[in-house]
Amino acid sequence: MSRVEHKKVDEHLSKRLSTSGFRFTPQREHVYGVLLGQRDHPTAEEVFIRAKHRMPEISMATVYNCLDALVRSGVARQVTVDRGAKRFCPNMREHSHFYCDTCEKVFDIELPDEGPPVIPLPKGFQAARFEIAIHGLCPGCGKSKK
Amino acid sequence: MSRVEHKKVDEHLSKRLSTSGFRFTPQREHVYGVLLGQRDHPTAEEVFIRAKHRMPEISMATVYNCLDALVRSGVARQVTVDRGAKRFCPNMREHSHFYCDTCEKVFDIELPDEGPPVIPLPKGFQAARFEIAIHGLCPGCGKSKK
DNA sequence: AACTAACTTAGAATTATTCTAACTATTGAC
DNA sequence: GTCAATAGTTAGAATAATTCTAAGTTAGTT
Repeated sequence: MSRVEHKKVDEHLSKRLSTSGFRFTPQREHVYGVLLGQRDHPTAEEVFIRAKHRMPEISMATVYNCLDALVRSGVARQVTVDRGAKRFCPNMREHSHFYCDTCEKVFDIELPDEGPPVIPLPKGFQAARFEIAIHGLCPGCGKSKK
Repeated sequence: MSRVEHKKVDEHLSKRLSTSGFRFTPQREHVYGVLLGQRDHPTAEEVFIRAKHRMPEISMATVYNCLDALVRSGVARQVTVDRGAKRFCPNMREHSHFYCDTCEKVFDIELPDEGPPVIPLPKGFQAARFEIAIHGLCPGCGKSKK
């Protein structure tokens, strides 16, 4: 990331944090940088390990705190896989997730242009957000299983 | 449930278990009965508490074992909510789940007749199953918040 | 009947996450 | 600018959910 891009990201993050009542701190900046740096849906622990490289004194509790602040500020989302720890993802565009049942990797799947499919809800229900999870075989694992 | 219905359910369960390589045991029968008896998406612990009423010696490990066997045999499914324990559901028809962000209850939402919406996958991905989660306010909580 | 594998049990262990208490940094009132 | 109030960070303890372990039980097989 260039210096200019970096500054832009920081400004965006700072604005999002403060409008949700959070402060912009070096730890939050760094944790967000970790998410942006490798978009492979890391767990909190993986984020912790990566964050330690450039910030060795950071604690697990802070990583959880930062991830929570990022999610609540709307710059990251949390994706829950059937089994195991929650994973984090800085892609805020509407998208769904593909979980490979073999290698357990998570992939972003962009939704078609017409947006998310509409599911009719019974009277009285008010939907705020959707999550679509698709399970199956990813290209790599599908090939080797042929 | 009448005696005849009960027998039918047992036969169905027994067949499903054995085709997946599991035995039909009193504990599994009972845990399945608990799921059918109150379709409110209980957690493993809630199932444990309910199961104890008629089978006080059953252990938590057995409840987990039974739920796992039921899920693997295709007579129940596991639904994962953002936070907290997994929940179990004996409704095997294609349906999605609505999570109320306020009262945290889970509701089954039937899919439209045309089936689940189609999401185009990039080349190489093979989908096995979908899960659609909808978050928002349920009728009860939506009313009180007006 | 004897053997094997699956099942159940209690309790220990593990994993993921949250809480606690002490300390530090930032913000706003004066 | 100083000071109190609040938010954030830290290490480590605590909790919650789940899985594992070892020993005993049961069911199906030879």
